[in-house]
Amino acid sequence: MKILQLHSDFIEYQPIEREIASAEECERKPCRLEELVVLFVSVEKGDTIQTGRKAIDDVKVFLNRIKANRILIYPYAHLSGDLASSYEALEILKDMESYAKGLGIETYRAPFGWCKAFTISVKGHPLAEQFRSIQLREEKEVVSEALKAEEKIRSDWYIMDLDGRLIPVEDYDFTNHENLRKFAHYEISKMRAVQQTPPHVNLMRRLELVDYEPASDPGNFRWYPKGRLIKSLMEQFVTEKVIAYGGMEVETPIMYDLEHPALASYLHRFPARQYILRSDDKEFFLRFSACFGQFLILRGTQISYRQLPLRIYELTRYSFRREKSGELSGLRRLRAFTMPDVHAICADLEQAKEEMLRRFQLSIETLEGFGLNREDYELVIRFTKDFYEENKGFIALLVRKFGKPALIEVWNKQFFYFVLKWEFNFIDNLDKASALSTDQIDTENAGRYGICYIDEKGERRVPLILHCSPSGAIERDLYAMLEKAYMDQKRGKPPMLPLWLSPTQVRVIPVADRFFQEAEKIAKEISKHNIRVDWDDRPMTMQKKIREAEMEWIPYIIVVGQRELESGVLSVRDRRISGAEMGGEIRRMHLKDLISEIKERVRDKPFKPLSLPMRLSRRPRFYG
RNA sequence: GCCCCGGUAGCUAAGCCCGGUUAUAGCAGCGGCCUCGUAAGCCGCAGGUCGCGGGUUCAAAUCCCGCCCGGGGCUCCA
Repeated sequence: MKILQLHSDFIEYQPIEREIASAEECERKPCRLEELVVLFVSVEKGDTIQTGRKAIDDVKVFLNRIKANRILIYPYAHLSGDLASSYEALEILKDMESYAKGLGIETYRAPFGWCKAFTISVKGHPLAEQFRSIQLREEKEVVSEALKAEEKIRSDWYIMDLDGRLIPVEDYDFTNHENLRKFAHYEISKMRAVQQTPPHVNLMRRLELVDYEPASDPGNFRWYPKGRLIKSLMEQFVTEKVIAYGGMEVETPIMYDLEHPALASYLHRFPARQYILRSDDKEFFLRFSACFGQFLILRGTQISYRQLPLRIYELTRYSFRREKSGELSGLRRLRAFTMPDVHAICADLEQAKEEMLRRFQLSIETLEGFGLNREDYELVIRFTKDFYEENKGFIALLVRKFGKPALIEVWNKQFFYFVLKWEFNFIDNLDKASALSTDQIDTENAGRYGICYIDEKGERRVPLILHCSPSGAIERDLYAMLEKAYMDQKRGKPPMLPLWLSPTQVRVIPVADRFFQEAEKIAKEISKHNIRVDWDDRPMTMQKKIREAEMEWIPYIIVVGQRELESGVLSVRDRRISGAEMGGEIRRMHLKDLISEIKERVRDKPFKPLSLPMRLSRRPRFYG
């Protein structure tokens, strides 16, 4: 409980309007009191009736000292950022009032839950103004070591340009680097207030990709067939990229014994809260990354220096983080998410740096596969001061490879288990930044988990571990893709997904019923070439079918009628050139050319067949 | 977790402030007509625990309290 205590000549206040629904009843008349002590009170979380009484006891002592006996208890929320619920606060304030009266103090109380105007005249003596913080006893809050460490951390912020110069953020000229400016602002200071549903949330539902699942815990989503197809292709793509880079794919449990000695200390390095699961009389936590499973494998693995760097990989479905409910936001921040996690065991710092460069490239290429290019995200590199002093060239090299100036955070000392970390951050339509790809140099966990390798001399050595997620959470990548599509739309470009991820790549639309057979024939021919094609056999006008296909962001739409039948040449709406509104040009092309064009565009990308019936009339509507 | 905003048909919303017949639209669905040339054809039918629970009232979608879900802000973000 916080109390601002003012010995006053008078106070005059008037309730203006209700601030909360549960505001007390009262008359909206001015009220004036003279020769009194005004108590501006913030009731805080954890406060009880006893807290309030202790406060009044203290006040009583003070009143005796200044020879006064009149008080006004004035509810005032602005003294604390950790307020009790309005219900509790009112209970406590009421009790304070009656308790004070019981002590023989002449007590008044201003109404609770109102926006009030007031005028006050405070006396000039030394004891007139006092601030009190009342607590019954030390609260035993469970704060992890990492959270505590974070409170003490001190960061300095810079921009590093392509020549490796460090420029303090406040001195940097952000001209032509609008996103970097937004990102720096987002990281360093508070955000502006926007009251808006993020655009991707509407899109993910309207396109029937993903949706909330009210029957689950918040932040755990349901995936409809189209969304599942996209996600599955993305998962497959990342996995193939990581395996090509040299990752050995494994699979590990999603839950771990809370009491296991190897895990307890690591848990303490993470501020996040876990899902806890009880089984018999044991408690388990759900993993928040693949680290545990992989480290536990590696600690029993015999590793020679010849095998380094050793790369181990898992795509977690899911990782769980019980983010605070107010932090959840669509696909941007969830409580259950899918994340590729590849660790590299490195002999020493030189090898780690070299390996990190390789993974940096891997991450860029992975995001590129999702249609996210370097203009779509910003680089931040965070490291300790000591690390920087000895590795200036390396950091400059990362920035040069990235090709754009980067945000730099320098810590005065090591608080986390890593000495360096970089991230690619996407800036969305509401100017919020979210990390996608990331990599870290971990100096602690090999020792903590007992992971070691044998060097040339036959001696045990503790390696460094790199932690990389080349794409970040898959859900978050989709969020970025949808937000980007929305940005395109705002700029008058047709919003779309990459061709290889489009749930339908080609739609065939007959102009009338009598061309159904022809439409189906064309669709079947195309599908033989591993292209996701469907055809619209619903009893609707062609115009409406085209409109719906465009609203589904289908990359190629073929309209089939008499002309196509006679000429053998297809009429193709190519989303890239036909424009979102009002059809642009129609491409005339032969079937085999269309097929080879598509095959060329999706070369090197995984393929999965349609996740829904080929005939639209057979599809249910999952949303809307 | 706290503060603010929202929750009415499958979806999107009006009605709520100021309580009063049978809760209103559009889209989607179903039935019928239309057989159509590049972004919404016409007519009809059906569809509702007004988020959930409690309270006030002769009477509650509407007022009050609690809870759930979503969004935004604070905070946080391995």
